[in-house]
Amino acid sequence: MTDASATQKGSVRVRFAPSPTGYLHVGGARTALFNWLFARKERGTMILRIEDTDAERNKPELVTGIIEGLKWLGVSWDEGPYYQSQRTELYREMAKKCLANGSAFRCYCPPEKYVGGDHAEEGAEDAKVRRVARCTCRDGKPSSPETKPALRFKVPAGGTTKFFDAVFGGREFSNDEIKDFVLLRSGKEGEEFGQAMYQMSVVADDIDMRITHVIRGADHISNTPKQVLLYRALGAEPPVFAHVPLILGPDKSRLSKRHGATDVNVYRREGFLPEAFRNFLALLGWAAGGDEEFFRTKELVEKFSLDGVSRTNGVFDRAKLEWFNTQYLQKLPIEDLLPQVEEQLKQDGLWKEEWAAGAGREWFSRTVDLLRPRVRLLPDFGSWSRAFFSDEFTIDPAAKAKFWKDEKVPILLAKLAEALAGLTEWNHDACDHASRKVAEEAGVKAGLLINATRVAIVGQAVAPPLFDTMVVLGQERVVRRLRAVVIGFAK
RNA sequence: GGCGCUAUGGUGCAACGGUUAGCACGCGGCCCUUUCAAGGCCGAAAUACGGGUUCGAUUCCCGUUAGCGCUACCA
Repeated sequence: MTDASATQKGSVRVRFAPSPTGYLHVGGARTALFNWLFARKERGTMILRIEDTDAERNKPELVTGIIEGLKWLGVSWDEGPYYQSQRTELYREMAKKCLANGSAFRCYCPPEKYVGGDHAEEGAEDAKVRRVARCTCRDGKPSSPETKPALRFKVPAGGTTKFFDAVFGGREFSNDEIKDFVLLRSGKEGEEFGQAMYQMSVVADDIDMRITHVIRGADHISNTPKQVLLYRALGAEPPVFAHVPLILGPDKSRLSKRHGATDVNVYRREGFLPEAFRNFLALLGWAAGGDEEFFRTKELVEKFSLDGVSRTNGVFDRAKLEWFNTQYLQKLPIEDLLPQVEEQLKQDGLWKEEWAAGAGREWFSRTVDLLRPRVRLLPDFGSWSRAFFSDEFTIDPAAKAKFWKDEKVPILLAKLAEALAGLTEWNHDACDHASRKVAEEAGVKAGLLINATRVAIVGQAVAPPLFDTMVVLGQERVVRRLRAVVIGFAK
C-alpha cells in the first residue's frame, strides 16, 4: 500500500533524526530500527541526522549515548551523522526563499502578544467556520514595527492540505486550523533573523537530503500538514510519511522514566542480548502478518513492510522482553554468544586468557552451553554460575538450608569425595555410577546426595544437571570442593 | 477547550465481510525430573458501548465513551 508515485527500487532514502538528549530512548530506538529495516529491505540509504538546533543544549558529547545505543542495536547508517547546528545557512536560505515568493512574512508581534493561533469568533451562527486567527502582519500591516520581526509561514486561507501516510493512509487537514508558524526566530542585534525553527530545518534537510520516506513517531502527525505546506512553498514534492505509534508504559501513558528505564543503554548494561532486544522492539508495533514472532535480523529485513506497522500505541512489556532474552540465550549460535559472555566475565574480573583459544576455548564453549538454558541475563554468568569460572565463590545459605538439612549429608559427601577421587575415568556416566553407588550403599535416595552435592560444588541450589557439571568442573576441583565442605562440617 | 489519531483477553500481535475469534508473553494446573529452568499438555481470559449498511459484521459508516498526540520565536 505504499504510494505508487514514491520511488523506484533502490532509490529509497530514509533518516533517523534524534535530538541529542544524551541517550537513546526506546521509542527512538524502535523508530531507528524501522527506518533501518525499511532501508535494508528496499536497498536504500539510511541517514543519521542530529537535530541539535536548540541553542541551549548543543553539546556534541550528548550524541555519544545515542550512537552507542544504535551500534549495540545493530542499526547502522550509510550517511552522517549530520548535525543541524552546522547547517543553519541552508535553513535561512530556504526560509528567505519563502519570504521572497510570498509564502512567508515578517511578523512583528512580540511572542507573548501574538494573537494568531487562537480561534477567531467569526461565523457566530455556524460552529463549522471556526478558524484560527491571523495577525495583521501577514497582510503587510506590522503590529509594532519597532520590534525585530520573526519570519512566519503564511498558511493559505481556506482549503485543505493532504498527504499520504503509509501507516495511517490518506490524511487531510483544514488549513484554517493551522496557525502561521514561525520559520525563523527574530534576530539579535546585527542579524535580520535568528535561528531556524524545527519545521523549517526538518523540511529543508529532508529536501536537501532527498529523503523519500519519513518514518517517525506518531506524535508528528499534527506537524505534518505544516511541513507539507512548506514543501509546496519551496516547490518540492513531499515524501511518503509513515507514522509509527508511540510506546506506552504499563499504565498506558507515554513511556517515561517513571516507568523504569527508557534508555536503551540501560538494557545493554543489564545484560540483555541485542538480538533479543531488537526482535522484541521490532514486534512492538509491527507484525509480519502471521503468528510468527521469532525473527533473526535477516528475516526481519526480508519481512519488514510499512503496512505491517500497527496504528495503535503499544505498551512496553518488560516480561516479554525477558522471555525473548531467555529464548535467544538458548537459541543463539554458540559462537555468537561466547564473545558476549567473555565480555561479561571480563567486567566481572573472572576472565582467564586460557579460554580465548584452543582447548581452553572448547572448555569455555561447553561450559557456556551447559549454563545457558538457566541464564536470564548476561550478568548471571558471573554471579550465580560464578563457581564454574572461579574457585572463589560462596555457598548460598538458602541452598544449604534446603539441601543440607538431612543429618546424613556430611558422611555422604565424605564418601562421595573419596569415591570420586578414586575414579580413573572422568565422564558423565562414571560420575553417575559412582554417585548412585554411594547413595545406594548408604541406603538413601540418589536425589538426596545429588542435591547436596550440587550445593557443595557450585554453591547454588540451582545449577545444570549434576553430572554434566562435574565433567565440566573436572575431577580435581570437584573432589577438592567436596573435601573442603566435609572439613567445614567437622568443625 | 480546539484539532487529530486509536480502540480484539492483563500485555504484544493474527483474523484485512463468513473461523468453535488464532498465536505469544504473563497467570493457574498437570506431565517430565536430580535442583531450577527449558520442553510438552490443559485451563481461565477479548472483539469498549450504541446505532446503522449487509443475507452476514471484529472487519465498512455514524455517534458516544475512553486513551493518547498536537496545540512554543522546543524538537
